[in-house]
Amino acid sequence: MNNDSNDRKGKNARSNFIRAIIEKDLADGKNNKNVHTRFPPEPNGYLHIGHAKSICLNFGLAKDYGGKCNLRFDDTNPSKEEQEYVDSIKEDVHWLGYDWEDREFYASDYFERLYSLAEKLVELGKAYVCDLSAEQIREYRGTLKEPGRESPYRNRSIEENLDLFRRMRAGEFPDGSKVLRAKIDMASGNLNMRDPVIYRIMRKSHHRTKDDWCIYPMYDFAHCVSDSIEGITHSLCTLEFEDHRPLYDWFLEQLDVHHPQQIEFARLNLSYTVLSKRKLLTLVEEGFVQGWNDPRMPTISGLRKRGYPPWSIRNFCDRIGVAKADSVVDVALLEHAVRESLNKVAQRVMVVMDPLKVVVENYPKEKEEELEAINNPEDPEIGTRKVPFCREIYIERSDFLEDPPSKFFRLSPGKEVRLRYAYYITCTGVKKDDSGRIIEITCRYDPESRGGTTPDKRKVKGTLHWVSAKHSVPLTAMLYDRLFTVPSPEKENSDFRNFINPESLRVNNKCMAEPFVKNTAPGTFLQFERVGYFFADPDNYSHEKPIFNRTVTLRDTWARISGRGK
RNA sequence: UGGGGCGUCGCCAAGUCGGCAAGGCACGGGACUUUGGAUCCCGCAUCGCAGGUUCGAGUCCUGCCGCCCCAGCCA
Repeated sequence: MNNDSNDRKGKNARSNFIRAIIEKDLADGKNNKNVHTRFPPEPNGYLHIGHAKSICLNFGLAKDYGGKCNLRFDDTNPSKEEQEYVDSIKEDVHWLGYDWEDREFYASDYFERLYSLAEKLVELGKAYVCDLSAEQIREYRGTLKEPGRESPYRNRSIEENLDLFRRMRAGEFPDGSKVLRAKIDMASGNLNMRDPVIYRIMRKSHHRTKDDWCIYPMYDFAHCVSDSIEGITHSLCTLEFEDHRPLYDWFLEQLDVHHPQQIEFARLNLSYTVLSKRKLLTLVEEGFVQGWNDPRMPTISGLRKRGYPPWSIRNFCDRIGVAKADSVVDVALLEHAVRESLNKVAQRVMVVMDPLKVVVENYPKEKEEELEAINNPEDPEIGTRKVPFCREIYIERSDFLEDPPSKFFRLSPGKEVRLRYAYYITCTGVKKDDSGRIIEITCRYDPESRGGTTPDKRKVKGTLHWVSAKHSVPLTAMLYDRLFTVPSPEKENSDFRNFINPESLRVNNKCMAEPFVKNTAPGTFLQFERVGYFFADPDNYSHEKPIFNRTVTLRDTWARISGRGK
């Protein structure tokens, strides 16, 4: 399924400060009136909803302004990066609906170029080889409030630096024994400008360049140069890189090459979830979830398995906006986005989650009939289906109350309700077991009400979903809920693990569904009427053992009203 | 007086040259309804604080207050 119908149009996109900058640049004729962005993940983990914000922003901006967006892996640290992550990232970006065409790049593609530009820096007298140890560099760097001291190696001659740097590349020195540093200003208030390291010696096989290199460039140097090489015009990144912008600009200025504009925006935070790679890893490694793609995870793969279609995530990213203020988006907005995105396209089906048998006394014992049901009231185009009805059916246990509160307009003794697409029934009796638990109820139906309306046009308040006992098919529903019990698990003063919702997953294998569900293929979005949106698990679903993941419940006004009494 | 940012409704977020506070989510009310779903109406802020400039300031100036980021040979 690839429905884009309820995507917002680019031209209606909300305005934000980045669009304002781009529009001004376009008006000024800057960059030859081109817009070229990039999404630059480090292949050291799985993508999550926060990355989706960046992906939608970068690819969305390129699309809206007739430009291009590259996919570039920032793979400059082989000790953390792996091919597995490259593969999952590509899959996720594609799945989200974006295409980088032939522009799949890697910072490692530029290692040779990066190296020669580093030599150029040395030749310019703007970089030097430093023999200080990591600890010493830290000491020399000074503190937030005190300036640093210059390295004793800072004034080596250009010739010596060049020779040393070449020998670093040649593998003449052990790991960590030397680094190449930019020569800027050890007294800068910005620590990033205190002679930052730009190359380190690291004998580590790289997932793409294998053992070609024993020195690797640092982010600050590699990123701006990569942007420059690719002709990026607007380099978008998150707020924590604001301090790095002077360095970004410094390198490109010294090198005298194409100079993209770095623009920072606030990263996404979502209530009731965590988005830091480290915490997400903890959840996986300590078994709180079953993997990176567990439907409770805010990862792209988790959301996909949960049943969030790609357009629902784009929809969400459109709604949250882009700004510079730190903020926490209410997860209710994500839930709203997926409901809205699924409402118009999800096939409706009746599934009883907690079956309660109903015997329709006056319905002939052997009779069966098929009633017509609408597949989606929001879209008549997709037609109708037949639903079997007979004397014994199941309704939702929660739809019957022996002693109902005033506003309860579902079934209770003596009350009449409508069985969706079927008949009106009135409750005539209740059977209980020895413990007092209701095991069956009896009703009478009105033959005149076939299909759900009567000649006398009388109103019934409640409409219940139901399934024919004889024809129903069992299925398992994975009832997922928020992973955390508090809005900001990361801001609590005790460990975030203490706030994991013990009921974030409940497995319900007592569900009974109408026969139509047998036609479902893995990866299908359905709405279980009056219950929620469900997704046929793409990995574990089979016709023998149908498993559905609850994506999100329907809005439940009754729960709100009845909950108020508590 | 380290440096860099941010502060508009419960949560996000628009607010061009200062001219008289968009929208969404959430929430409350109502209409409609064979999903107490959807849809549709209605309601819901004086802009961190204090001064100043001005006929007029969220938008300009001054001074406070609060929050976030930075001391990886991570990105």
